[in-house]
Amino acid sequence: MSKLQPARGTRDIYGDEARHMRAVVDAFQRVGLSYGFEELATPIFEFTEVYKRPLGETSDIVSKEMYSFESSAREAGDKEPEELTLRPEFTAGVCRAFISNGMQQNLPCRFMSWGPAFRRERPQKGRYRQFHQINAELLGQDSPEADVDMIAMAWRLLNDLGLGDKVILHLNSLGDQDSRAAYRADLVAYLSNHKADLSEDSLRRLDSNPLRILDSKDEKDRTIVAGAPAMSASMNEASKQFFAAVKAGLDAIGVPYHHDERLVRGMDYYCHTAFEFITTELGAQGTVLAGGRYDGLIEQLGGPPTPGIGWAGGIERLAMLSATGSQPTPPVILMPMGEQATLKAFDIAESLRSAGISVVADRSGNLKKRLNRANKSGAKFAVILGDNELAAGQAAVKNLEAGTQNDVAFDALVRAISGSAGDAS
RNA sequence: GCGGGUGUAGCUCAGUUGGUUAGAGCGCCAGCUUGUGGUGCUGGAUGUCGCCGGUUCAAAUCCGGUCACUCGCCCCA
Repeated sequence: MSKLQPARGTRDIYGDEARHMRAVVDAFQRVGLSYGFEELATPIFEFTEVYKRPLGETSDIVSKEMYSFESSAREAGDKEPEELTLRPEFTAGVCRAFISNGMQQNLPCRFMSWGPAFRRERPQKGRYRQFHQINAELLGQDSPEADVDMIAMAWRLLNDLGLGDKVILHLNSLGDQDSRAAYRADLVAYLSNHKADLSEDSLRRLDSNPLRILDSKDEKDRTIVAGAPAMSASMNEASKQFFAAVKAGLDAIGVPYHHDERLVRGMDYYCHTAFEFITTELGAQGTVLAGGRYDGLIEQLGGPPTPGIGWAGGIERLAMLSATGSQPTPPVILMPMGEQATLKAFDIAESLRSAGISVVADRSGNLKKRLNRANKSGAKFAVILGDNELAAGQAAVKNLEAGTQNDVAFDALVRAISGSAGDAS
């Protein structure tokens, strides 16, 4: 590493990318509020156990992708070192917070969170080792209508971001715990008869995560999978009704979806609704927002049995797709010439800021240089303050777009600038 | 973790079968214009050719390794 560069899979976020990502988070907060969600900011690292238990030792995330470390107890003044992990996802931390704070007293809970998450994967476009997610969880409602609410919220967000026609909702139901277990058994039985033809990856998943084989991209696997028993076939009546209610709700609000029988979730605590909003515009990283129901998770973490459903969206991916984000109005440039003017400029700048106008002072170089810089910055106004102006109690307000310039009394500056700034952008 | 592609100035990229001092456009700086920007003209500076090693009289160019990005697998958001 001879050049100073960020660690693999991390990067500096600024400029357009920062604005686009900000726009995603802003939209998320706005939509979240309109669905009654409250902010829950959990720690960025947790005891390793919080992630290990729900995700399972054998999952890819736990077995090779987590950034785990042991705190050095002595230096920190702790009695014993702690096993800690940078969060690889949000749901586990939110559920832990729910349990830690006794929130079952106040159901249902609607939480929205956002921020960085960490996974040690091989980087790719739209896949980073430090990436950012928006996350929504609804705890304490086991009705299919809750699932509809969550998907509706996601759909509204995607539309607010202008992605309604770039994204397709893939929807499936895993059924309740019984249905799911029954199907898993059926599937394993079927696949075991085709072991010889399964890909290496799928062979490995036959024990750990057989449902995943359903969406294998290997050609031979796909042929085998095509003949596999259908998930819906082993679903009991209650599960079928649940799924029908979800679909009815989506129809009622006009959310288009594609029933994708091969859409699955690996972990056992997932049940019923699973969904992913997928785009074809980002290559292999096409999943832009995904979620599902996890009625068994909180209990598994040691909390009171509590149903839950949630989703997470990749901020980078959403930002890449939508690429929106308002350019901030460039600040007014204040150009004091000389000592007295520099002092007066502080005063003027503060009064402009009090009126909600962004101001930056450029105090270096000759006027030509400063105007040149101001022009490049995209500023609409330059306020020139030299000895002449100072003596007259005025400043020269130059409109950089129109090329006009007027002397304006100090106490009229706010009006002169904000009056015509509104029609600037 | 596996396989393919790429890496030359701040940015986008040329660079011949290995051959002198590595180029263009944009951007940047200066002057034309001493308190007035944009357009124009003139001039200027760009750089560890990703990094380390090897082959050779000679390497941006060939070879090996390595780092980073990128595409697919895997995994997922």
